[in-house]
Amino acid sequence: MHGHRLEKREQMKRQSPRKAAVTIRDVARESGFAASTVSIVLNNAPLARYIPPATKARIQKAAKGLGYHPNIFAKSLRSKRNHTVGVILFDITDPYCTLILRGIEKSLYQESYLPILADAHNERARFEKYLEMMLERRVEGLLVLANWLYLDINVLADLERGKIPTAIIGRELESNATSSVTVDDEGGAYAAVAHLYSLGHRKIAFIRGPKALSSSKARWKGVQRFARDTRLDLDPKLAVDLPDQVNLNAGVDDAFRITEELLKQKKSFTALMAYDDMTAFGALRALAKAGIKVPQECSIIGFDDVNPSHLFVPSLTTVRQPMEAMGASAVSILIEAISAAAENRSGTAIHRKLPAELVIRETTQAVP
Amino acid sequence: MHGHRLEKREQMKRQSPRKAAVTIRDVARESGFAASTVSIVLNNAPLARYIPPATKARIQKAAKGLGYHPNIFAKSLRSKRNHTVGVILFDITDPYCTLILRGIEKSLYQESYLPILADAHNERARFEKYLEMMLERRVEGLLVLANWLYLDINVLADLERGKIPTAIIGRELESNATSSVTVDDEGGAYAAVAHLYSLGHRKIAFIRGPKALSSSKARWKGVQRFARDTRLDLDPKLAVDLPDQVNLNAGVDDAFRITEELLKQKKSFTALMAYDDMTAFGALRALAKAGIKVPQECSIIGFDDVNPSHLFVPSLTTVRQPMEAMGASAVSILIEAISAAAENRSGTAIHRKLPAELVIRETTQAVP
DNA sequence: GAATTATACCGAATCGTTTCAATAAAACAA
DNA sequence: TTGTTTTATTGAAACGATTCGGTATAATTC
Repeated sequence: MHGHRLEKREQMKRQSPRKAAVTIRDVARESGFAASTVSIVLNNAPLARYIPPATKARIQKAAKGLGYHPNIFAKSLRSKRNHTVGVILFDITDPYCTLILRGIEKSLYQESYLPILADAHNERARFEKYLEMMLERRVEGLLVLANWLYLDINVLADLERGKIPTAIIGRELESNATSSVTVDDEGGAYAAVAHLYSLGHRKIAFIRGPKALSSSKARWKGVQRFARDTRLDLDPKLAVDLPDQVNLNAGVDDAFRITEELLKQKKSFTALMAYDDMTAFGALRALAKAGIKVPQECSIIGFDDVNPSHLFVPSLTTVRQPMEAMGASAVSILIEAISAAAENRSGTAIHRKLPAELVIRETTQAVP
Repeated sequence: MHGHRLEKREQMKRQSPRKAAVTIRDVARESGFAASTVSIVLNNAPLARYIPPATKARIQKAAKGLGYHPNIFAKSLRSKRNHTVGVILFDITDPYCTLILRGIEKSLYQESYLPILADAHNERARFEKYLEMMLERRVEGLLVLANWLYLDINVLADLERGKIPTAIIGRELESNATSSVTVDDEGGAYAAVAHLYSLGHRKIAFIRGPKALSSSKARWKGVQRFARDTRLDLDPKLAVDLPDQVNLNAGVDDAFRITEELLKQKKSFTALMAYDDMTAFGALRALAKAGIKVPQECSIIGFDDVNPSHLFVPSLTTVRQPMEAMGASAVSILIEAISAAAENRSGTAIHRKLPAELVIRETTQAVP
């Protein structure tokens, strides 16, 4: 007779003959209890403490038997929660993002959250559209990976408009209202020059990052601080800025060009400190083309320790950003903010600055 | 007086003083029409053809004025659609994934779909958990990026259990029921050896992929076919397999070790064809350590053209997989399958095999 | 001028949950 | 015994949209 009833039902909703999803009421009928009871048991709600084990068991068996999966839309509609966070990044092609993403994913997984991914392609319009989409989907929180972010102050405004828990990775916003996780750029750069200095290098060339990037300033500040501390002479002719631009690979090409010019002007240097690993790759290529041996004739140090850096021959000495940890840290901040918001406590913004770590590999060597 | 009413309302729902989301009923009240009318207008439903422009305008103005965003949960609850697809990959750390992800994202964006990202870390349990989570969220479709996928036949079963539109990238399932997008591994490998051959190389070493990977077989088949076609002699002593393993970077290390052994056994070769770019990187390092100049003394060719390959010095000659195109292709298949499912047509599985492209760079050179 | 049709809008039901107030029986206290 | 508390379960009201069947006008046709 079961088959019979099913048939009838099938007939009634002729318009959609797809497998009719099993609802909580099906479980209720099957187990002989009311839908509300089923809900209470299955969610282990407070009221469940009054429900005797026997009942619980029967309901659970029925649910499993029917292959019941609660409809998440209905669930979210009531509870206003969906265990989803939005992750907006600015260029997934950037290897820097990858490891952070890994860190984010790992932590999110532990909390049973799932990320919705959006790649802004470094375009303001795309960012806004995605932000809009995320808000419409009512993600519970937002993670923004803003390393190569040229779009400036207004993005901030956009972000805060949402009034949704948010953490930014790789940059600190001017208004401190939004939590952030950054790396200690200044300290990292300080350690990098210090390393070169300790190897005997005194004539050091610098390829600084684009002016528009806050990390450029911070890293240069680290260099200057070291110079002051040790009376190292910084030759302004040997310090060049990468142009502001949006394309990642263009950065490598720019570094290549800049290094060639640096070589051409006959200002000699025994070491080169690049803004980041990508920049270092470009420089490496220029030096190779000029027939200058790394590290024998010129040392090179990068920043970030992106994935390919250790693969290079010679492998790149660099300053590592703890990217997985940064991702994890951002998630922990976000989850905390989310539960604060859920309980109507208003958590204050948190700003974490993680230490960078010098990774000595093959591209740096003592000056002969 | 507006402020007054707001105040009162705020008071009533004291329990949640957060910004009360504006609902369709608010728009209805504000515009003076019924909620149903508002819905019809805002969605431009069929019935909207009877609604005079003046009314439409008033409703739209009210909606905009209040900053109305439809609640997506309520919407999905009725329509059973949520414009979300799940993307499961097996190691986001793999640069191979990155570009495919970019391709996926681009296409999805155009269709106003958003991806939920899951990284299985090459673990079966994680994959299953994520699959479960995706199904519970009722994603409309599933994209599986299965390049480095060791988990075999059973995953297939899992996937088909879901009865949800699915496309697999990077591997074809034995049962043809699930759509797939792959690259022409055999043709690519053929082109790669052909390139080496045309440069005069006759003693070629091969580092083949792990036996468990289907692409390993296909690529080797391409090599064999070329060998038959041209009577090139393949020395079995010069063909080694990478061990089956799960860790990506371990692959590089294995390649390094294997290359060293290859060199040690004094079987001379003038070119080396690596299973993929990562393998080539490992080999490159081994050759450098042995003091063998690339490409002057030994040519190297990889496969994939992952992101760092063109950055290397010397830059890597390789066979490019059209990764963005593969992502895009998978999305188009998936979207089609989704709308087929929505209209209850049963689309058949599609299998696309995209051509690989030889990219000649600096690591290959004519034999002296 | 009556009958028909097109136009403009609305009320109520529905999607599948959760939650809260209500109830009834059982256990306990006086 | 009566009254109170605890235990066990439920019906109904949300949550915020969509949609279908209706109704009330206005315009058209005969």
